[in-house]
Amino acid sequence: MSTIKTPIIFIVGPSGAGKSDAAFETAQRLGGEIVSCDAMQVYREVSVACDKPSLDTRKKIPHHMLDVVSVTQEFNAAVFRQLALAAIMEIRGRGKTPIVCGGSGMYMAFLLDGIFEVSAKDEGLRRRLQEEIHEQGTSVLHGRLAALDPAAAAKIHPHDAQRIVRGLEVALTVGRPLSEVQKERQGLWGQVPLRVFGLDRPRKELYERVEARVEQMFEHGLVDEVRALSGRTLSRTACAIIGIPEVTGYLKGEYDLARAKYLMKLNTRHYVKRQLTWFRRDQRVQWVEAGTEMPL
RNA sequence: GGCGUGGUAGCCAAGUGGUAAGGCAGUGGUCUGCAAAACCACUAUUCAGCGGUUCGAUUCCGCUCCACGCCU
Repeated sequence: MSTIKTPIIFIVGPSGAGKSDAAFETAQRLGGEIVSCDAMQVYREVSVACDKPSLDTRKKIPHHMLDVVSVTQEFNAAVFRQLALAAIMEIRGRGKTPIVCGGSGMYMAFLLDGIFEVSAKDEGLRRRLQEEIHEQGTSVLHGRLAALDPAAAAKIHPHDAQRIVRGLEVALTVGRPLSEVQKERQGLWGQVPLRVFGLDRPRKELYERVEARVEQMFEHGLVDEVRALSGRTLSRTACAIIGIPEVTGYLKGEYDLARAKYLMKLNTRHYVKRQLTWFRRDQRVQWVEAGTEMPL
């Protein structure tokens, strides 16, 4: 299958750096196709809030991993990995260059490093653990994890309910330490030729761009988009899209439009900051100042 | 002009004669099936300014400046 030497190009980085434009240009230059690496653009019914590429853009260059599920469905990094991997391989199979573009750090990591297959998500067990956390507190459950998998517990803060639950879920279903199981992963890194570019620009600029984009979203019908969702039961993951809770609060009359915008800008800035710490620590990322051409 | 109240970090704000709570913002970080999530850490040599009382003042007194309110 891989007699084709087409490298895979990754373009990652914080929101507002200009990844989409860079990916589009790169795709045109190399005759490539874009694979979105974004945890929220997968939702069919949301476009404005997650800054999805325009239909016009999508007509010119094929985009994958957009609109793959409904907002009523849960989504996660493992599902993403499976679908995105299939798309990447399919594109390479046709002799074209896959350009993976997006700001979801963990999704990128799952593609690059793989995951361990032994412990899938277990809804029932997870719900039970969450109840226990609610009743007994995080520290008690953290203690239980420490007994089952000391190495994993040592790395998880006793307040971090989310990770304690997952740690316990793995420990109880696999019966082997997470640290050991993690060695069995196999991802794209080291298997196929690929380059990882991180797009960056000064923090102040990033914040300015992202805040201007929030204003634009309102001009482009964000409120209507969110209103259209109001009758439906959104999955927990879809609820996290920046813009949905903020605008919903406004629609319910909890605060005014200015407040909704303020909250969206604030949450986006926080998000940008977290993206930066994620990508900064990955030594494989080759940083490129926004505006300059990809050093292919 | 007179009287009153108040001036504590970028913002909100507690506070005491004994050496500055907390929240927000900001910054740094963690991250392996919710990740646009969750979690952690750091952040005022200084309390409008100048004098005074005191062993010691952000806290008490005086004056100045500023803000707000009321009166004229």
